[in-house]
Amino acid sequence: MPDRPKGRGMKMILSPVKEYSLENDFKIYQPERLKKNEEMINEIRELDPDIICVVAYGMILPKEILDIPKYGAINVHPSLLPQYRGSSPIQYAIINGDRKTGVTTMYLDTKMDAGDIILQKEVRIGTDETTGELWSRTSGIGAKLLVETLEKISDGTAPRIKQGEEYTLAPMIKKEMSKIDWAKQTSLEIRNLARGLDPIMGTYSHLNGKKIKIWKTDVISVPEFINKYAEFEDYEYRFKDIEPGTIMYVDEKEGLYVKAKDKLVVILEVQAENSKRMHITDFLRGNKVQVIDMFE
RNA sequence: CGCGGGAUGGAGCAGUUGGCAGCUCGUCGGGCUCAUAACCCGAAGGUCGUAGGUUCAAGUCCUACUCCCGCAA
Repeated sequence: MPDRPKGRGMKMILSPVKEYSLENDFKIYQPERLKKNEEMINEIRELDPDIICVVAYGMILPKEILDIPKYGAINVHPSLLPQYRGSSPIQYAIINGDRKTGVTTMYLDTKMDAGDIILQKEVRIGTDETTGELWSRTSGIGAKLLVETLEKISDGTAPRIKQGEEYTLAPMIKKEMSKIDWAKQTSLEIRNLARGLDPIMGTYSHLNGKKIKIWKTDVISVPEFINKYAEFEDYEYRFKDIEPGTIMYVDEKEGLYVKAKDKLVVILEVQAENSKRMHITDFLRGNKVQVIDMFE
């Protein structure tokens, strides 16, 4: 992949792979495009590779290239294919509240993540695990699985399983997905969304006209809430009439209790505009937040 | 040269037209209490990011630099 200007100030940042390659004197090619790029394709032919491995490339390799290596071209994908084809399988697994996902090695094909499966390994998802955490776990597991796959291919014992017609997609995460809709999303959905978008973009909502990112939350049911804060006993019957997004209780130690569609969301970690992530306790020290204030 | 915000005791913030550096919380000591994270009294802790400049006087104005963050890609 070509280097691209990136980040604040649009500086050129080298990818870790490139840095490592430079340090170790590996050869690097970063063609703008591969399709119909005869020069590049010939270059690869010259190398006469036994196999081509692709990791996190994000583009589809043209057939002329896939046909070059003796044993084919393979890829590592962090999902249990044919589930979650596409660029964001980890995020979707967490956003959807899945309890398990996995890593798959597969042969490349001319369609996105549709090639034959070689090996798969299941990975359990922790109930509090974030995309960042699962990402680093699956990349370690994926690396091992890739090595195992290569060994099996070289001794001829690698399976080759066709993917069926049934599959699900995990396309790029769009900005709009990160906004919380208190009226439409359940507490659990909000919690999973926050986990699933951590650390790539986080979820956000507006409080008193300011954009607040919500990084970490928990869910508490109405009965549990009333049990914890007895003064709300009389409110139980009209809980359903309270508008979603309303702050029900401000507990500097425990968090900010906000009514969602069904239950309550407990906000535990936030990030204000131009500020960094902080625990709700820290946030509440410097920001006046009252019951009745509303997220929208 | 993409746009913008910020740096002030351990934490989060305030600081008006330049004039003794404040607030909430935490920490430490003491008191009240059967008891407490509650309440009362008291204390410690800051070269206000760095380096220069303007001024009788700079957290506050000017210049450069460092670091952090939001948006946009």
